[in-house]
Amino acid sequence: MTTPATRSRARKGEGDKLRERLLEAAEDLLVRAGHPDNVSVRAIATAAQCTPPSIYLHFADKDELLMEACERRFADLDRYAQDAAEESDDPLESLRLRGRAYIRFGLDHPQHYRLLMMTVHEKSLDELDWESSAGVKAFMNLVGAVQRCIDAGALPGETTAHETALGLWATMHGITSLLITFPNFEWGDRAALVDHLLDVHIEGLLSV
Amino acid sequence: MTTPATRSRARKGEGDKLRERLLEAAEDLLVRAGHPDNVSVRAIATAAQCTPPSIYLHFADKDELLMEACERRFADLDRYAQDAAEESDDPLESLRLRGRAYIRFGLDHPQHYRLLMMTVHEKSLDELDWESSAGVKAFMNLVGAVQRCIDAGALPGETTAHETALGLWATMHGITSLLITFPNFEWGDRAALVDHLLDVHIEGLLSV
DNA sequence: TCGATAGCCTATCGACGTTAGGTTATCGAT
DNA sequence: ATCGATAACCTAACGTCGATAGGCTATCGA
Repeated sequence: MTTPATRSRARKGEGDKLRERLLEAAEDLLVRAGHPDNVSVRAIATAAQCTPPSIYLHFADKDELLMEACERRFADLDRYAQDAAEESDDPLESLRLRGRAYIRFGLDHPQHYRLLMMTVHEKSLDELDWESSAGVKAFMNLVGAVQRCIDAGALPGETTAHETALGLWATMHGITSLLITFPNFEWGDRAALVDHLLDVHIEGLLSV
Repeated sequence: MTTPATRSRARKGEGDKLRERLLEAAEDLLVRAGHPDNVSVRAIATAAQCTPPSIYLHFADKDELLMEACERRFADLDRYAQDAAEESDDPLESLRLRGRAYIRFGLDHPQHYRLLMMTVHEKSLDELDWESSAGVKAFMNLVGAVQRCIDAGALPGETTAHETALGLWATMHGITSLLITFPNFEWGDRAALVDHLLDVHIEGLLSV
C-alpha cells in the first residue's frame, strides 16, 4: 500500500519537482475531501507517488503543506479582485465590485477560504512574510481602493482608509464565512443578500 | 493510565450523571486546549473519571460531545443578548446593544464560537432541532428585534425583518470571527472598531 | 572512477477515535 | 430472600493517523 509506484527519483537539483507534485496533490485532495482532517499525509503521498516521510523533506508538517497549497490558490484572489475593481471608473462602484469579487472568490473556493480565513492564525504579522501572503496583499489593495475613494471625495475622510477597510473586510468576510459554514440555512437569494449587504455598508459609510 | 480511578458507578437511572460529567470535562478541556484536535476522548474520559468507551454510551462520537458541550454554554448567548437589548427603550439603540452583546459573547467564548459558528454544519434546518439550538433561538430573537424597529418606524420596512437580520448577523459574525481568527492582526482599538461597524451598518439601513 | 550528497525509502513509534464483547452492581418481581 | 433482567460500566484491541530515525542509491562534480 505504501508502494513507491512508478515515479522515478528526480535528478539532483530537481527536488522541488516532488514539492510541486505534493502541493498539487494536497490541494486536489483537500478540495475533494472538504476538510483537512479527511485528507491524510498518506493519501497525499500516494497521490504524489511517494512515501509519507518524503513529505517532511519539503514541509515541516501537514499543516504547512496544506496552508501553502491554499496560499497558492489564494494568490488568484488578489488578481481576481483587482480585475473586478477595474471594471468601473467610479471609485465607489469599483469598491463594490471588489467586494463582490472577494465574496464570490471565497464561495468558489470554500476549502481554501476556510483554511486561510477561518482557521486561527496565532502568528503575528511580524512572523508571517508579508510579501508572500496573498491575503495580506489583497487587504493592502483594499486599503488603497478605499483611499482612492477618499481622495476622490466619494467617501468621507474622517476615519482612515485602514479603519474603513477593516470594516469592509469584516462585512465581506462575515457573509462569506456564514454562507460557507451554514450552507443549508434559509439564505434566500444569496447574490441579492450579498449585494444588499455591500450596499448597506457603503451607504452607511456615506452617512456616518 | 486508563485508570477507572476513584469514581463509583452510578445507580440505575442515574446514568446521566456521567453524561453531565463528560460534558463539563469536555468544555473545560476544550477551553484550555483551544482546539478540538488538541483534546482527546482519552483526556476527557480521564477528567470525567471513566474509560474512553464509556463516552460512546452517551454520545455518538467525539464531535457530538464537544458540540453539545458548546451548545450548552451558548444557551447563555441568547439570554445575554436579550438582557443587553433591554438596557434601552429605543428600539434602534436596543438593536445596537444586542449586536455589541453578541460580539462580546463570541469574543469571551472563542472556542465555543469557533465550534458552533465557524465549523461547517452540513445539517439542514429540518434536521437540527430548532428548540434546542441556542444559536437559532438567538437569531429568531434578532429577527424580532428588527421587526420591532420596523414597527416603531425606526427602520424602513422595504426589506423584511428576516433579511435585515441576516445582514446584521453577517456583520456581527464578520468582525467576531475575524478577531478570533487573526488575534495578532493590527486591529487598533477593537471596541471602537466594533462600535463603528455596527453604527455604519445601522446607519446604512436607514439610508438605503 | 570515486567520494559527496541530494533524493527518497523502510521500519517503526506513540497517540488517536472507535468497536466488540465481557463484567458487575442494582432493582423490580417473585 | 433470591433471582433474572438490565443499566452502567470496563478490558482489550483494531485500524489509522502524523511524525521520526536511520538507511540506501542514483547522480554529479572533481
